[in-house]
Amino acid sequence: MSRFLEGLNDRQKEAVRTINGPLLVLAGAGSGKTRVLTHRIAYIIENQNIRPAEIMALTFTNKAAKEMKERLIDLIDGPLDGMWVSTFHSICVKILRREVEKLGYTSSFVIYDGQDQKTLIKQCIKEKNLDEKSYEPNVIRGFISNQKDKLITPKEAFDLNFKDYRERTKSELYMLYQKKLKDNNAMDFDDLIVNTIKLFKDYPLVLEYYQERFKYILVDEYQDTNKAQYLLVNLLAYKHHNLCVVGDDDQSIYGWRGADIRNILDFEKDYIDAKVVKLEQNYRSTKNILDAANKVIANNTGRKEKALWTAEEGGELIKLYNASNEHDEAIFIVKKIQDAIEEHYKEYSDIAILYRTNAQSRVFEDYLIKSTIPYKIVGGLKFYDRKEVKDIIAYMRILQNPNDNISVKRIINVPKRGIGKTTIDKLEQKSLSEDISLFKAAMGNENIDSLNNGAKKKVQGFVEKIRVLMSMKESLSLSELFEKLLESTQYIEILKDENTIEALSRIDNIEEFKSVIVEFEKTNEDKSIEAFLADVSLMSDLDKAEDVENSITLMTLHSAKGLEFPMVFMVGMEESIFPISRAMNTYEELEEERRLCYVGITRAKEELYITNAEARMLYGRTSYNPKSRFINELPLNLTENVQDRKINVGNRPSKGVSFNDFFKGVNYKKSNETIYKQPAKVEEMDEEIPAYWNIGDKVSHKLFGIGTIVQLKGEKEGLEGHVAFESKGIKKLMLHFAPIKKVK
DNA sequence: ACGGGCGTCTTTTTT
DNA sequence: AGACGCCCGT
Repeated sequence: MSRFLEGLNDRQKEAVRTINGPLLVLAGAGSGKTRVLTHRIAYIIENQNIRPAEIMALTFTNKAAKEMKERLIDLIDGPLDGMWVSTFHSICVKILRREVEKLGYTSSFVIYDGQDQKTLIKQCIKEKNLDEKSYEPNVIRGFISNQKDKLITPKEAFDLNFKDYRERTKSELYMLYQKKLKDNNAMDFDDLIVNTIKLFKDYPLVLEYYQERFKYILVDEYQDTNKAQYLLVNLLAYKHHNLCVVGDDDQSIYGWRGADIRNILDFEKDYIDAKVVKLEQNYRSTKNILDAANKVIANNTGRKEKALWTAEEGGELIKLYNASNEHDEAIFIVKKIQDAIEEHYKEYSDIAILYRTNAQSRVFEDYLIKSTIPYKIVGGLKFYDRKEVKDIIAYMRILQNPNDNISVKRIINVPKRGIGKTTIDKLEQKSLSEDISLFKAAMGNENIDSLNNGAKKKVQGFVEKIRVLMSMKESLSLSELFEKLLESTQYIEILKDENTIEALSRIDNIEEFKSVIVEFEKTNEDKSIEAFLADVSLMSDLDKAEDVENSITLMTLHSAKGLEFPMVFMVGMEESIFPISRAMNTYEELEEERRLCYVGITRAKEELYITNAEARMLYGRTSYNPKSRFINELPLNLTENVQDRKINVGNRPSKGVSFNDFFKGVNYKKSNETIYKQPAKVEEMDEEIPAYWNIGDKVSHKLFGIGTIVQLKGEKEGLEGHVAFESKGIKKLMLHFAPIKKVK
């Protein structure tokens, strides 16, 4: 027997051994899906005399790809030798980089993320003299993305919607948006897939090359494919028909992104000779947890028949906690985490808090910090979404692709160099009327009569800066170029002068970005700026979050798919939050919410807590929502209420107020409010040097003017003051370093 | 005419 | 937390 079949159950063996022809593996949660995929690949190489370079495995996240790669290297005990194991999007980028000239782009094209798309869409709306109120950019973006997911071109959309004025206008926006993308030599995420398909359709020889090369294709999370991805896979597999798709219809949670559950439900219709293998033994959760999950998902219709079972017995009951408000909820959970660590010998890394929306993480963060529980947050405000990081990336993009108007506009006055809105407007007009890029318009600023001399000079300065950097691009390494860029823009110096906590953390982030670059240079063959930018664009925080060891994890239910934790908290289980209000109207959407709930429950291996809050402050308003219907769908005999430690916090949740009272019985470190005697030496302050700082002191700041200290934290050099300035609002300052002096 | 500041809104989920 | 529109001071 092949060693790659060892330790597998019969169903798993069958899936691994079925090599030729189409195969659908219906893999329930925790049924060893990744194991089957990797063993199957190893088995193919061993038994079919197939080179690794003839195999392609597609995933949805970089994390999944990375994990698969690592396990494969372990398994076959050697390098992957040209095997393609990556996400749909990165595979498309790889193909497009080679062939994209055929489609009228250059290989230095950039990838626009959601924010960039929104900016571009706003430009389109403006240009067509439409109102952002009636054509909301987010809605338009959704519309365009939907069209692309369904492979509908702007022209087709226009013809299709010809009769309806509004829909037609949306299609016109789509058309203009697409033209602008091309002018900017840019693609959005959807374009990566759509254009690869277009390439294959228009250039059959290119398609044939890839069809011939990849004799075996595997797709993970097949239930999440949309029409475009479905077609891409089918084009690639058309010649050899050795297509193996793995998925679970019960875990399809990306319908809003165009994922079509029918792709998995209809696989047997698409491939009449398809073999179907069901993996139904769960190796992850206790019986109680699994039974509860099965019970909840049974409320959905139109599922593939499936009965997940486990050899495990019993386990702990699912614990329900009904909190007064979101603070009570967070405090309860902090307490439970501390208990688990102290009594049950659980590690922090065994624990996850899962919520429906990113906005819910805030409260937990506050209490986790106060309790000194180490945590990491996946998603939310992503590292790559930070303003300073985006600014630097924008600079790099311009050096690679000066046609990228979105990036030029972003940083033409960052850091501030006196190029204001009016000047930018004039440059934009010029670029529009002459059909040239914004940067080109800036280069020709001399010819714009309406610009005054001062403005011209400033624009000239900006252009020169970029040109000098561009000229260095070829001779410098990525990290050297990065240094030059910071030096030339003085980005860090300007932040340093601010001397606020925010500014310091921005500098930290830029340093962190530097290490991303260095790491990239270390691990990648292709060290070009193109390769780096593509990498960064396709990277999500989920992929980066790994390295923080021994901390609990906070993330959305969506991000949690594919992961498992011994102890899971599902929080905010209230109607309107989960299921989310916008999904409560249609049957389909509600079922998707239920699948999301199923995903959440099945993340738990041993212990599962489910909490809801009677009152919750959200978007500035307190709302009182009943318990989520999903709680009521849990079988009573598998749950228990744990109200024992309930702390009454009243119904006016407000952060920080009588915090200590709420926290009785909870083990947390008091925040340090000691007043610190400041060392005598303070540079550039020849006047009165204060011996210490107190709350209520008035200070004068070089940039921000007069302010009052309202809060103090930390000590010694780290003494941090929150200072309310008359016109600038509250700033966090490092009192030891900030350019301030005490006033009376 | 120009630039800067303040108040408002965002957001459900992600490559 | 950030982006943007509107308003005000120079």
